[in-house]
Amino acid sequence: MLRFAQTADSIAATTKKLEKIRLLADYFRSVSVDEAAVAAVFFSGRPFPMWEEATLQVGGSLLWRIVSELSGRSEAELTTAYREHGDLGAVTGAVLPDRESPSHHENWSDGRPHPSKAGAESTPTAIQQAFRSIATARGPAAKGALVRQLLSSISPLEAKYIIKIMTGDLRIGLKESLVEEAIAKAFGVPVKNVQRANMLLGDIGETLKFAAEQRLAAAKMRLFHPIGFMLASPAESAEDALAYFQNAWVEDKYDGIRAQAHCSGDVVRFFSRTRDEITESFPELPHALRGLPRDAILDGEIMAWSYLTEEDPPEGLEAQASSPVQSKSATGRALPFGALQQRLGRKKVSEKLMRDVPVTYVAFDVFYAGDELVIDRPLRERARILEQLLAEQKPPHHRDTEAQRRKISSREPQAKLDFSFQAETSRGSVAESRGPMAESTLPTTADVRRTTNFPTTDDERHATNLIRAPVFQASSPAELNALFDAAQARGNEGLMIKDPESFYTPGRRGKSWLKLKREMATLDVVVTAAEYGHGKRIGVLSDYTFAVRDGDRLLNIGKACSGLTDAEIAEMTKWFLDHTIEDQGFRRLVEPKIVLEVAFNNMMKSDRHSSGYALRFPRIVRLRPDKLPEEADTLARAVELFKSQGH
DNA sequence: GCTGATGCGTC
DNA sequence: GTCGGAC
DNA sequence: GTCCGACGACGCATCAGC
Repeated sequence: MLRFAQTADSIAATTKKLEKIRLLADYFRSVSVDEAAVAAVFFSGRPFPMWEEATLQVGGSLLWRIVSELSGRSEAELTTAYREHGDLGAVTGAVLPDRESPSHHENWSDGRPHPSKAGAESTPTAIQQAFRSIATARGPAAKGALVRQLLSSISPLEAKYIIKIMTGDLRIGLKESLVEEAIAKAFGVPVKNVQRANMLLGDIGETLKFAAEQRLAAAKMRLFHPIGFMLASPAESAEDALAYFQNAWVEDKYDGIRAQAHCSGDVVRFFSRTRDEITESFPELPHALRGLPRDAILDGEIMAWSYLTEEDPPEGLEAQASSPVQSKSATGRALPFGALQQRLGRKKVSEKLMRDVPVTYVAFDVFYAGDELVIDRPLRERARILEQLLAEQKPPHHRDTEAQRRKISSREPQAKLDFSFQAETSRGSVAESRGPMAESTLPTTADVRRTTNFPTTDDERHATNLIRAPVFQASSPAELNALFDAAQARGNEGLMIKDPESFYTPGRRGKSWLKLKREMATLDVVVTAAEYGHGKRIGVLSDYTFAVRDGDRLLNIGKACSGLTDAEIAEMTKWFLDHTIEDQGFRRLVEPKIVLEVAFNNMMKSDRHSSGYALRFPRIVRLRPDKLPEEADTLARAVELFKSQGH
């Protein structure tokens, strides 16, 4: 592990990517393949491979206590050290006693030799074994004991990086994509092949082994081993979006959670963006994808979904469903993200919760069908494959009632839900202007499946958990803007704009998928407190709590740290240090004189701030030195904005 | 059994 | 999710 | 164009302490 730590230190010392890659490649070549494989996982900033569900459940708080104990330093000394380094790992390296001579406990309690004696035992594999015990142990007390044992057996330099791995962040300017490059360099194989193997295996350590043995081509994707999601880049405007490709396929941008559905016959499992299995939290979803004609992996979004109309809102959801329904004939619409949040991370899902926060899976892509990985087929073709899969889905599972089966199979694939009016608009104004694509290749509202009738029984409700995301076309900004308005009116976030000729690129953010959002009005706010940052932002006050006016009081409404340049942050730091009202250590209450303009995507009710509201994705647009705090926006205006977001 | 602190994963 | 900075 | 680091709010699960 010492060599690992030394390599990491060298990598941190340069900002040049090629140099980082060279250093890492040298390291990989200098240790055994097994050690290099584990180290590759560590270098990507994780204690375990991506696909493993294990988590340490050891965070900064517990680690801080342990480091404090082991080092024998006072709270004040540690704080000072943290102020200097900005990273608990670095603090540990600086503060832990260097145990050149082995301490009194030379053996583990079970009699095995103490690693500090053996030296060789402090390898990445051994450390990972220790991580596994920590992950398995129950409760902070037990975990803490194991961490203490681990840290007291190694050098400070090793401890530095072990802490960094435990906190999930190496902060050495290198992540998995550079590890891929280093593997390629170390074993003389093309980066492309490494990337592809890693994409398929979802395990950078395994990938390294495959590369070392020159058999990257043998890497195969397996069902129920999730792979990375294709990500979208932001577009500034409709005009900007169409600069990338003229003929755009357009979907609503759904404010739910991204999910990969792995399907094989009656076995269906859902995985999240971090590749964790989330099926457990959504027990009503798997059935909707059972009985596909072939094994398949779909890409889509799990949404909180109201099957009800405006006049008949579901119990308990009045507060959540901030957006009134536009079309009275609608039988379903997206619910705000806040509703879905109540189901995130749930291990037990009650019947009541399923009724209060119904969910649906909105499928919009497929990248595995039959035995074939179809990521290298254009979206246009994948769409057709998706249609086919869904069209040939076998009748619902045997556990469904006979009556229900008849009902579903006889149902007209008409779309009475909210998408219908969108479809009409877009048929008229958008689809007419489509390019070379034949209409038959474009998914239509007929693909909105099983969402037609208002579900009355639980069984019926279960039959409505799948929607094929409607797709439209646009080739002018005006068309895009019209679609955008319609999407927003439906309670969706904005638009996804996709190049129909593009391949599916797992785990990568390209320009063939674009996301278009529209910003809410900004708020002018007054900074009331400032905090020190972490990592490279230690030493500057980079994090600002800000408030709106309410009479002559100031009520906090959020915190923001992004948006200012380094130079501006430095300038602000100076000012805040000179205008501190109360120094609370890491945080300072400051004179409420600085006005900022902040942007955000959304407003929420909140207990966290005194105003009773909070901002979603707040960021600083600019400093407003031209404004006095008395000219900042009021709580009344904030409340107005909150109400207006419902449309 | 309740509450607050902590860790984690979602956006 | 958001953003600025470095390559 | 791509990668990286430094950060926001929220809700759930778990555990320690009452």
